[in-house]
Amino acid sequence: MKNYSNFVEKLRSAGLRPTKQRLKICEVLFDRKETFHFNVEDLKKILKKKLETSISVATVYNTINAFKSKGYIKEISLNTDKTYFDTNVTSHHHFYNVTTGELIDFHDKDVEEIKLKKNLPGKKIKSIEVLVKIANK
Amino acid sequence: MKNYSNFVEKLRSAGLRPTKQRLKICEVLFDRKETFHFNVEDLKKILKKKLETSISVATVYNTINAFKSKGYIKEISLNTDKTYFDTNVTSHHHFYNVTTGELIDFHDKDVEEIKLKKNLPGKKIKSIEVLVKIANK
DNA sequence: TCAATATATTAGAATGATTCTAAACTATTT
DNA sequence: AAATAGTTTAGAATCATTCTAATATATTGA
Repeated sequence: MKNYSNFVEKLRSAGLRPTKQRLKICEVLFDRKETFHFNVEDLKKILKKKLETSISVATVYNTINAFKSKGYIKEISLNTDKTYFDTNVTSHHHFYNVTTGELIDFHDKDVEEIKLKKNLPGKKIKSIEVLVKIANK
Repeated sequence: MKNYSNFVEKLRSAGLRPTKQRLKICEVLFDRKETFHFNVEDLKKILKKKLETSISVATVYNTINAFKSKGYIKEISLNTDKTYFDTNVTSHHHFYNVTTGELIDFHDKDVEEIKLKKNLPGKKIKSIEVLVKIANK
């Protein structure tokens, strides 16, 4: 039964009950070597292929939102019609290929440190993210 | 009649006919000292206040899209339900206050140059934008 | 200036992503 | 195993945005 027990553990530790649906979604999102970028439509398609029975739209959204608020995934700030998520929750940056819609991670180590010369009194910085838009030549 | 003639000029040079609606929207967007951040809902509200007759939703969207494709405004990459635009079309960055939803510009000169150590062969860089999420202390 | 043509505006319908609802179900606790 | 708390579901509702096709306005060129 795969590494379901890891996922059970993971869900429990975040106060989420390990249900069939959540475990299935965990498997799609986290049982991979590479970071996974997706939107809800992608995810629904993959789940449909993997499963006999399908998971309702509402559940997919509920689950994704739960995972997001527990910090298992994060939303990517991109201006597209659909919301994109990333299974890489560490502080990192993106290349967005405007020609193909492809999204590629890059990490703090791939950029020289970003030093702000402007600072805002009374505020605290939550995150600094760089979006590099690229196009095919 | 204000600086309508500037706007007429501006529209014409981009191949857009200077119509009543477009001029009115120009006035709201560009007749100001500071950069203006807005979404379509904001814009509709402002127009409603300023005008006797109101402009239809479709026209507001058409106009905004025309302005965007002519480079008069640009879309901001933020993950919110609505699409945000900025009258500052130069390359610049944003602070987004997650507590208040407020958006603040900052410029290239307010950050030390962003040097990418990773490069992608066969691609060209269209833009590099930094989004700094902040919160009230 | 006037008719012909090209482009814009409009109200309302259509679309599509996301959230809500309330009923049925499943997991946990006692 | 009964009671309670949390989940899932189908389908309805919502809300931003786009489409449609009819009407109106702007531009062109005789």
